[in-house]
Amino acid sequence: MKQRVTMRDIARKLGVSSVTVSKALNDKEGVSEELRKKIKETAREMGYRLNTLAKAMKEGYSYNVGVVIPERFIGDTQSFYLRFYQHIAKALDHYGYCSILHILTAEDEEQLQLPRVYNERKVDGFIMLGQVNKEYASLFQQIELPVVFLDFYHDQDVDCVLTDNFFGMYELTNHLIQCGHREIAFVGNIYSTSSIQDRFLGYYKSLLEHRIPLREEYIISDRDEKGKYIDFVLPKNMPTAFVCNCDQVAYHLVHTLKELGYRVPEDCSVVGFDNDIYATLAEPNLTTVQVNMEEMSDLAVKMIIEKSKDRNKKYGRVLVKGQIIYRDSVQRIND
Amino acid sequence: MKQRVTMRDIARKLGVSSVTVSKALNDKEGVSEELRKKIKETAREMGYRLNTLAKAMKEGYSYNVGVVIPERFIGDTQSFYLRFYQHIAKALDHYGYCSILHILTAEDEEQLQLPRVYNERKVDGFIMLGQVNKEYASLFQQIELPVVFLDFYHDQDVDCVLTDNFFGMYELTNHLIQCGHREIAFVGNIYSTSSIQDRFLGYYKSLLEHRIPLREEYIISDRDEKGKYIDFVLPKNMPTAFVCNCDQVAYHLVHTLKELGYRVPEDCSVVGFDNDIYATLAEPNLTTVQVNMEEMSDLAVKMIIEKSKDRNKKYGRVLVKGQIIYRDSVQRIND
DNA sequence: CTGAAAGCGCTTACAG
DNA sequence: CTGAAAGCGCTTACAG
Repeated sequence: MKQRVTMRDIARKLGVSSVTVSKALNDKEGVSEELRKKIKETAREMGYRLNTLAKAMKEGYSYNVGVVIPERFIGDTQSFYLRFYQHIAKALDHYGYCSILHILTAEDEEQLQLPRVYNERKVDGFIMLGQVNKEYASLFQQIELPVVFLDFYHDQDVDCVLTDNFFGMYELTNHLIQCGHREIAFVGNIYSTSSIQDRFLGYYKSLLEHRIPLREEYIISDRDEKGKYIDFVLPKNMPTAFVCNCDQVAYHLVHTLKELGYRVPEDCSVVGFDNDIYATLAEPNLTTVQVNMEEMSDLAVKMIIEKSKDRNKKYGRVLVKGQIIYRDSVQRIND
Repeated sequence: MKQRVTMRDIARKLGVSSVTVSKALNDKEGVSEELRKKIKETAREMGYRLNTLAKAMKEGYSYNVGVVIPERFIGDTQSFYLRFYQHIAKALDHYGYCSILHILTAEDEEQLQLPRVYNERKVDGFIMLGQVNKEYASLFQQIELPVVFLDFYHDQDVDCVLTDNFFGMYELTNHLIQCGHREIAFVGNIYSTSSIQDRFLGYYKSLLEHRIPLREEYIISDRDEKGKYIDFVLPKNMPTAFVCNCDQVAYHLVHTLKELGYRVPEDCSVVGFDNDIYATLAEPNLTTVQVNMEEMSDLAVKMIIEKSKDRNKKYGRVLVKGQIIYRDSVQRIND
């Protein structure tokens, strides 16, 4: 196999011009079917591979998309965003694009340092996965490359794809109420992230609709302002069900409850959110809400590709519904 | 900010040639310091970004490396290779390269389908992360792009970076023996993967050195030929310690032992390998061997970059030592 | 249906 | 120290 076969090599071998070869290989009109077939065959025989670089330079597109994930989301226990990335990579591949992952260090975020792929024009746009600070998010909106935020938004004018946290938690709480629960606590620091806030509001809406008062002692914090997990302070009057802002917290809560002598779900029901590894590590396995990563990834990819071709495309906030996964952590307590 | 600033734009503005701009920006000789400074300043002011595509086409390098991970290694519970990928991406970044992740589907592997980045010449070489079937591995060795296998090898002639499974398990078993254990079982299907095999042989070497006979009933399988986990068949004479081929299996073993009424580590010590999430999910937390991902990633990256510049570079099998992490799953039983 | 010309933005020789 | 010329491999627009 020769080192580098170019269109010109094929052209010379067949006694045609490289323009014709280009047309034939790209299925453009202006070549007879017979010649096209012969060219394609010869290309295969000679082991020809398109040089995307040359094509990209001519067209001004790299057919690469940068995916930025803040480093802190890729801890030892947090594979959530990496799994998300996997779906993004697949979706990009499906549209003929490649993904270039950029792991954003806390330092670069603080110093408003843009990824090298930006400075080197290696990508046509960015997907920002997960929450970054406001200044960094704003910086990305100012550059001349389009950006789509995935699983995070910070401002009205941003194009983003989000889990419908609000609606998911609303439906999950409805489910508990249908099972007879009326004393339902929410577990999560509602000042911490916007997704916890939205989930809390969905829980609250469900209470409102069912005329169940919101009780302050039923809002149980799980982490401090810096996101560090803290010990739960359980209410004096125990609820019959706990709605946790995520599976990891639900997992820890189940542990804590068991240590205090409560049985789950017989004494307390517990539900989570995300359907990550903690949902099935917990015993009993958790009823939870599964984020629809495939659909979210596919949407974000479609959006960024469209935006890279037409800078004026606007999408706004796009919400994708999750799905309740029913497992064994909820007890039916109505008669 | 103008859409696209080129070297020529800078040149025109300063009344010099684009060759001079290129030299100045690339810190090549042939420009006066004064002019170089002025050019760099103007470039910054005009918001110039290098078009890597053009540079790459000229030089014949893309400064991208493809990282291939078989899909089956990225399950819901297996974030190991994605964490590995993170380190690879960081190491590549450090050397001025970008990584393009390719998730290899079972189908593509079966049909010997090469990643699109290969056909599009988007990468200078590949890092293959994790085990693929022999045919696929051979295919990769035949293409004209270099490849480095990471955490897997299949043949003498391959350049690869491996955890020293053998030596790690040897040291870990030595540690158990130093703690007084002499009845030590190995848990893992020793016909399943080469890394389990090597770990087993390290365990065996430690037994040999200490004149402890290898007992057949102390080799406990954990999975069938297809890699599916099976129930453990525990020996009639219980050992005092179990050496598990990985943390996940150790985690399950601890569960099984507890259900049977054994206390860990009081009645049986258990050790794992990998130091993944299961090591700290297990109670007690597992003594295990930590794979040195940083060093392995850095080595693999250095190797693939060198190989992309010099096709004749050969490295062979490079082994990287792991490190024992001491936790609470081993009981000292000597007097 | 086919191809000569020009250009994408850069770099590498080479000449002044 | 500075720059005109050529070329990397492709595609687009135009002419025949």
